[in-house]
Amino acid sequence: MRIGEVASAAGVSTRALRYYEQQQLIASSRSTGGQRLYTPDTVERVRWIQLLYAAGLSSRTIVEFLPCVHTGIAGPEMIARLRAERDRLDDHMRDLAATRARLDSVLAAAEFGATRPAGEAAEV
Amino acid sequence: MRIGEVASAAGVSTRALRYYEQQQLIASSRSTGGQRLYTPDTVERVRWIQLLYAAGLSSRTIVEFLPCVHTGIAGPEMIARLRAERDRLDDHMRDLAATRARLDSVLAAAEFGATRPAGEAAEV
DNA sequence: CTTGCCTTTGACGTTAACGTCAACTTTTAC
DNA sequence: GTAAAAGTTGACGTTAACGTCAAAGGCAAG
Repeated sequence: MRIGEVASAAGVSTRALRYYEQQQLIASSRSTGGQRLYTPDTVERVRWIQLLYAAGLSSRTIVEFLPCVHTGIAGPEMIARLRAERDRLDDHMRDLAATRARLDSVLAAAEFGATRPAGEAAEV
Repeated sequence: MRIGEVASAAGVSTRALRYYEQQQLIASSRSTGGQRLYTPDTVERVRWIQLLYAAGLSSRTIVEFLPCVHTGIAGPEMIARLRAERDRLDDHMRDLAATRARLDSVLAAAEFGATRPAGEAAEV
């Protein structure tokens, strides 16, 4: 596959793919003319990359994780890193849930205020 | 309160507080000598700011939300914005949960491999 | 062969939320 | 009254993940 195909299949820009290659996140062979050629599974790989980015991992961390993500093989040290990131994710999700709850209560108050005809029972 | 007190109370740097003021997120009066003076509720406000930042909101958005967060008053348009952000948060949390699950299954596979004494039942 | 689209490398631009001096002035503590 | 600690403005630095030209070469179709 050429770069444009992979890009549209994975939903990213060609610029992003070149950037990923530079960060060692993906690899490519070259055509005789020098154009990048990818194997089809690159698309899946790129999707993983997007997921991990969205989860707040840096490209440096993703580079560490990707091999083990595909092979399912990891040394004890890598397992610890994986656990750490998973736990960080858990913490983050808890924080988000709390924030969401507070935002929701603000919303409830605002909606309640909005249902009052502007000044009903507003003062004593 | 002076800037240092607020900073340590809220767990941010003084630089951050000056930045927030520049972004209109917080306000301050000045001492005769020109030093910033804050009311105690600024601490709470800064905590809110941190929460919303962590939730992925930009300072521009936070500036819109903060008044209504404190007063509980919002026009219909603001209520729509609040709902939109809450929903975005929900979506994001779902994505994170999915990613966490996939990461966890990778971990499970890796841990399983690690419990095998290196080559037991690995090949047929 | 040539038109038109795709790709390549190189390099500068962008954005957000601060970090980090530097050179001073204010406050505080003794 | 005098250090030391804390604060002030101004301005440049940082980082990540790309965006956006620019100039030039590759590639399938007719």
